[in-house]
Amino acid sequence: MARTPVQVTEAAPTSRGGLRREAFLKAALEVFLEQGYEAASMAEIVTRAGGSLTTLYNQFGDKQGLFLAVISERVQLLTASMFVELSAHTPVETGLTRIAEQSVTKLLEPASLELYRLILGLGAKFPDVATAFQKNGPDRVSAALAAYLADRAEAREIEIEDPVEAAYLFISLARAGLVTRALLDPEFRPCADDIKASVRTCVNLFLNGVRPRPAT
Amino acid sequence: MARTPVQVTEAAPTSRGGLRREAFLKAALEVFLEQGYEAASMAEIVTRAGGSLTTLYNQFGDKQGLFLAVISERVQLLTASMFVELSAHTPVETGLTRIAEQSVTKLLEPASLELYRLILGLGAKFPDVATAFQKNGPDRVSAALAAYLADRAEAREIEIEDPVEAAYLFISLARAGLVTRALLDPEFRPCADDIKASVRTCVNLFLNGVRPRPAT
DNA sequence: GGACACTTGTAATATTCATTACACTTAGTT
DNA sequence: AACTAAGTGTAATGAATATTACAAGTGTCC
Repeated sequence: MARTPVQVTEAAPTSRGGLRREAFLKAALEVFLEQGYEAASMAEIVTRAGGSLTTLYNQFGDKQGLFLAVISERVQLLTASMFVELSAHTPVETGLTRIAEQSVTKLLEPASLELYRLILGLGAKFPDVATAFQKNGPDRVSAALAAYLADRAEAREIEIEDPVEAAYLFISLARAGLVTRALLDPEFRPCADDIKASVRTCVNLFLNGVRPRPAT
Repeated sequence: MARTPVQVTEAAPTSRGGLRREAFLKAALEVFLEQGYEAASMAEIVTRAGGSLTTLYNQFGDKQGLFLAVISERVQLLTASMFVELSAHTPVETGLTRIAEQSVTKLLEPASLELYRLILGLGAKFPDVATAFQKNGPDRVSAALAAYLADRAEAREIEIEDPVEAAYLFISLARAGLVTRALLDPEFRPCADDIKASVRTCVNLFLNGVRPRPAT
């Protein structure tokens, strides 16, 4: 009956069921990311995880249940890791750079990127997964950045009308370049320095624009 | 033997085979967009298109052949429609607004958006499709914009170091906000005015940044 | 009008896969 | 040690589905 013990802190499980469950989730993630939802086979997952098909069904109900369990767990981890705390007094270049590097770096890790691809591709079939990602990831990062930008505007470091909109734009700008390209071009694997360079350009553009300004 | 007559201009075909082929492509597009590649069924496509399974196989070989035929045709159309010619003397606000509105509007049409979703989702399985999209769509738009920006820089309307990078950033910025949100949130269907507003914000940000500037 | 190529409808074929049944073994608890 | 709940391995079951075969129809061109 898939008795999932309520376990608030997802510590390393050591019970038999817990171990099995972990192995299943790990193998399922692999297979779903490699082959996509439809093409993934339950038998293949069991082959990689060890254990038996029966147990797999007992623990997760059916294929969709397994998929949702795997994906929501990973979305949780990914969105949490994209987040970064910004203390209000951090200078604006530093804050923007930090938040952009963190979120872009995480999203570009191969496992994250393929997860993101899966979420995007199945947005029509599993809208809840897509929405959960949006709410817990991008939206939370955006909200934190908005608060920070509002503070920086108070300090006269920047001039913006709508901090929420500005935050969303900056995040989009930072993410769009590398991540979109990586999704479309399998050869494109930016390294840490590429990310730093891209973020620097974005921060600079966001702050200064391209219009000539008189020397200060 | 799938005798595809070489027909440079894809005018309305009137031959028997041509008509059948058109109906197949139309139905296949529908089904692939609705259900995805794996879940789409050849039988369902024939049911919608009329005609017979045998003819479908004669014309396209197999499922993958049909898929590639449909998708590359639509990618062609979509990427062509995203493009916009910019004459060099157009003022920079106008040029940026025009190119962004065109490409974002096209990409947000439901059929285009689902096509884009399909391309992204299958990027790992059909990398050539993804690459073709990138090369014929975003890259070409980017290149045209880069040339235009270089010209505007000559005219001292803007100051940029690398027109290609600047163009890519602007396009990413313009596209990312609405398109990414639309991919993740099925409820989110921006109207023409939303697009105009978003583009205006992007153009403004791209040109001016958020840093305070002394009154001119 | 007749030949020929293409098309049609239907029914195999053969494979894959989710899901379940069953008989048996094992781990953890008292 | 015995009991119980869960796990294992294997093999049904049943449904989809891609793909092919075949017999007969139909439009087109001479």
